[in-house]
Amino acid sequence: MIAVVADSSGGGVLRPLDETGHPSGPDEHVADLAAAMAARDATRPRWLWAAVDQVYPRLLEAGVRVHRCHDLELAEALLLAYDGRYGEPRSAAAAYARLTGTPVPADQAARQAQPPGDRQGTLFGDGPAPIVADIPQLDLLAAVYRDQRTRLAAGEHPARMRLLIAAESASALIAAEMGHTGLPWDAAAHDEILTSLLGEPSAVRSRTGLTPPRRLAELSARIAELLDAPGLHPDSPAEVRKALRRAGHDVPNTRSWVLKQVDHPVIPVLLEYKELYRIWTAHGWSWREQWVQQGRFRPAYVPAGVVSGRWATRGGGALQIPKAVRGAVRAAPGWRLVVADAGQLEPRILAAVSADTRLARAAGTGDLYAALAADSFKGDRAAAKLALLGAMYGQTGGAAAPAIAVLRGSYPRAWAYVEAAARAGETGGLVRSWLGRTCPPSALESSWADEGASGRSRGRFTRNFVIQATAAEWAATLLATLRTRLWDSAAELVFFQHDEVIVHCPVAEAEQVVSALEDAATATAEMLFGQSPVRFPLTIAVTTSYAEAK
DNA sequence: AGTTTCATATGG
DNA sequence: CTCGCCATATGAAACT
Repeated sequence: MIAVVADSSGGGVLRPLDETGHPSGPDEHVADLAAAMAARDATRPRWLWAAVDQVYPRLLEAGVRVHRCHDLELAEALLLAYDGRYGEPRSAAAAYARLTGTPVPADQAARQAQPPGDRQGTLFGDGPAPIVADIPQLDLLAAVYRDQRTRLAAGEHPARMRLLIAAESASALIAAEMGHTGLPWDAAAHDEILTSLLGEPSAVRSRTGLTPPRRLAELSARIAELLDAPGLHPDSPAEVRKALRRAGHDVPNTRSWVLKQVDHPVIPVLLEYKELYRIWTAHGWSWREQWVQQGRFRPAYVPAGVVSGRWATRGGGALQIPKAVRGAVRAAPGWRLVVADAGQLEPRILAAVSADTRLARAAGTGDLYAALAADSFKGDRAAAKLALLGAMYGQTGGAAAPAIAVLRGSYPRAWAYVEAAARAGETGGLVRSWLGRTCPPSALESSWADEGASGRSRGRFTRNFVIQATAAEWAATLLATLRTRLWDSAAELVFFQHDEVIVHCPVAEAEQVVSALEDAATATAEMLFGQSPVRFPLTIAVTTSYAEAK
């Protein structure tokens, strides 16, 4: 392990540490930190630093990648949460301050307040010093690391927490790399899609912005005509609702599924308008102008940005790319997109963590829902799926209720697992994922009057947390494993969305990438769950366009 | 005029 | 009495 701090002129100091966090050699001052790190990374040390998002983007710009790291800040967040101290400052400096009983420096409190992903550049180059100024920075990093090591060992499953921290740190490297690399985005293909859906873009700029393309304008006029409401704005729910009421249809809101139940000639037109309007505003020409440069879409990924440990993104709506525009994601000439999707991930996770023998047997097949249906639902696959989703989300009523009752009777251990998580939440307790991510405590803001309702809502949250958070760490481990296996190839990880990953690679490497994915999935299941009968099959497509996957 | 909330869409 | 999880992003509407 090598602890690293940078100075403001591109150099820095390296300090070799043994695995316990004590110096194993002299400090080394280097003038070109990126080059020095690149050279030393050949032996695959674990780099110890305050936070990936402070340091790594600058290294990537210098063309340097590293194999492994320990991100003190992400680890601190996990360890604090584990002790039920979710909201406390998690920077390395704050951790050091807690450790030594000194106050957290003001600039660190400020960093804490910044949204993640918006605070790079404080370790290299300008900006405030990232860590306490009056003690040598490497001492601080090492001290916090040693403390984290002790706290980690005190937990119930140290090996699992160690894996979680490693996977989380790797996720942070990957997120930075992915943001740097970008998702191949073909502007011409995007144009073709938009034009075929929306018609020619309007060249006219009104005071309020761009006027709608031809097809939207036509639909808008047609809607106004059918509702006998000249000048109506179809994107204003209030106006639409008023016009429908005049036409004899009183709807509570204008959501698609509500409108679908109304019998009026304007409805299909309105629904089409809503769909196209959405694409125009969220992923149309203006969006591309803002987010796509040199043929790549570069959103900012925020690993563990969601309480469950899923990634979030800041800007560009990267995790909500509509299916209709995915044809714009195209491989470079001579390259392919390898699109892999972990099907039925969450129910498989439930089978693995609960060790419900019967559910695990179903999860040992390629189609868990079908196996479940054959086993207990008289062949009704849809009912089996509803039952599992209902159980994982805490649904109690509705059409799924009978199916949930069947699940409860036939798969008692799986049922008990999510029920225990729900009870813990309802009674104010904390729950943990398989590897040890702990849910945040409840906000404690509810009044006595809605205590019951908020308790049940809290129960649904914790019930789902144990599954969703474990699924997220499965995916993070897969990603980290895959990255290692692809290290020496030209392949680039270009997209990740909860249970789906896209690799961009030369045609000649596609087969190797497919194998790497399959190996990584197998290894991941083994690392998390050991010898479990549960399988985690990937659906893998080698294509030139994201739209062709699925 | 700027900021916050609401309504509605997208994704898993 | 009600009752399905986690998100981001847009424009309209409401608010300061």
